[in-house]
Amino acid sequence: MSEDNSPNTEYLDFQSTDVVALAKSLLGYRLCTRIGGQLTSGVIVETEAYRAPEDKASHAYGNRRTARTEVIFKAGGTSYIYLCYGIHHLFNIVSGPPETAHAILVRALEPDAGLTEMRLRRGEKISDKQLTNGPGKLCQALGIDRTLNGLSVNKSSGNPLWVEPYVQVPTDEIIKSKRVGIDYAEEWKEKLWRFHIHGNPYVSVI
DNA sequence: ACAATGATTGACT
DNA sequence: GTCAATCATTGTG
Repeated sequence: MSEDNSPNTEYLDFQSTDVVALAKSLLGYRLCTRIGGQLTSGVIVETEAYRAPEDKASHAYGNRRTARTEVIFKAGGTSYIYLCYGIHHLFNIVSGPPETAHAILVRALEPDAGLTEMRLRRGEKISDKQLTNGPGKLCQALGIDRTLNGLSVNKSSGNPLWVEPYVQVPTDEIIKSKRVGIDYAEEWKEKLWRFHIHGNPYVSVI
């Protein structure tokens, strides 16, 4: 993060029903894991909002309940982690009150702590930028997989994965754009529900 | 039981 | 720019 950003101490209310505003607010928060005693963390620089039941891009479109989507209906602040393309884990934070199937996909981080551990997981020769500049990459770097699905991301829960306030991102540095990789979502693919920090080198795609 | 597919990535032309 | 990897999940029979 740029050094002129001021600290942030405000915990987000993931029970809020405005998942789009939450996705925007989540920029500048820090995502952390402690696995095998090793702390790894990164600052969230890119997010997307998914708002079932009406959002055709959401796995829970039409309030579809399956074994996979069930955690999306849990209370805001629960982790939703799934496997994409048979290879990559993707990390989301469930939002809204119970039975409201909203979620925020975390798409990119700026590496913060545990870069050495991240390289053990991602590869020794991976550059800082390539460590966490994508939703699958950041999960690999932080050791996030399905064993962490359905957990509270509140720091006080004591879970091995959590989100905490870190820096404030000025509103005028936040870019909104169309979500990535949802060509099947018809009119919903036009929604400007992706948010990233302007000029941040760790964003997945510009 | 089976076939299609995906909120991606890395390798390659 | 193109394309294959690789498998849990899903819908269908």
